Amino acid sequence: MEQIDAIDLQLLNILHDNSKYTVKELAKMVNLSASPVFERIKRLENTGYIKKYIALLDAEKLNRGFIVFCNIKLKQHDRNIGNQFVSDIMKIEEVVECYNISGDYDFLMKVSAKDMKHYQDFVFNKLGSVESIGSTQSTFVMSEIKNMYG
Amino acid sequence: MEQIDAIDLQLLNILHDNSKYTVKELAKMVNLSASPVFERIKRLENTGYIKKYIALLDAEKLNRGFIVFCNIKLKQHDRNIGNQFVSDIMKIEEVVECYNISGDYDFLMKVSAKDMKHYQDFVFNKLGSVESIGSTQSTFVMSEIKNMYG
DNA sequence: ATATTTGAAGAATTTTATTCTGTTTTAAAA
DNA sequence: TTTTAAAACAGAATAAAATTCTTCAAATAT
Repeated sequence: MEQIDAIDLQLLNILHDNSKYTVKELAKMVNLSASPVFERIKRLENTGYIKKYIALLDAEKLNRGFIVFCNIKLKQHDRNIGNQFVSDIMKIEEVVECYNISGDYDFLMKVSAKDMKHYQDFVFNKLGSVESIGSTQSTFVMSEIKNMYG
Repeated sequence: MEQIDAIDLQLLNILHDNSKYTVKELAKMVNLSASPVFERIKRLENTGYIKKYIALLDAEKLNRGFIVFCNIKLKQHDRNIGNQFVSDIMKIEEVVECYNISGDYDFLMKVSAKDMKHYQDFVFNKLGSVESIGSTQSTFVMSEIKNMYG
């Protein structure tokens, strides 16, 4: 198992918040020169600690600022129904995240829509045509308080 | 209002998934030369369509692979209690996301822990000392099905 | 105490980002 | 429809960054 030290952890925390620093800037932040910092980052990438680099977009500007957590109960609990549900959900662009969960419901989805009208359309037309779904329950986000990714 | 066109949208979608492409690579993907692509990206950054660039880390490797959605009811619903809750929650590192929501509960938090033991400790010791909390309900993630960010 | 490995620094090189110039396209005004 | 101005593009030139390489120092094992 590849071990990481305190400086690696520092680098991960910095890059998790902003991946656009130059290695020279990062080097100054962790009190090293550029080359070891470069090597450390490559190692963190190659060992999988860093999965990928992405751009975070403004959901509001892209007409996706209306967030809903949608709980799903399947009709039945066999593997076929489950696989069908997963396969269907993967294709729906409004579904931004989806988890298989414990409790009263089977899945929890984070849905990203333009507004209530769009969400309504999503529930009727998109979810409405997913056969495996038994019932749904929607929880609307009134405001985002904290997001370590956004 | 700044308008974006189909090519901008293409670039946003590409960068949302992988921000490490070179402008030359991006240029080839959208059938343009490097300079207009460079200018478009700068414009998307300056107008706020692109908020920031981050590295996505492997939660499992960092001992944060145990995900729980934790619903919170406040003791009372006045502004002071609410503000106190928000301020407390902001300091707790296990709380990765937090939303003010509609429905039976007031807040929905996404919590990231090492394992059940760590989560239990989080509930007792961290949430346990947040005075504003009335009650909680935990929903455990058994598996992640879809994540447009991860 | 000595050899070996690991990690770091700094210089050298390669690649990429960024700027600049001239041209084409687009859209607006005449 | 013609003219004009603005915006967008391509390609070259430049600046900055990433990446590699060599040498040295520190830590670890022999």
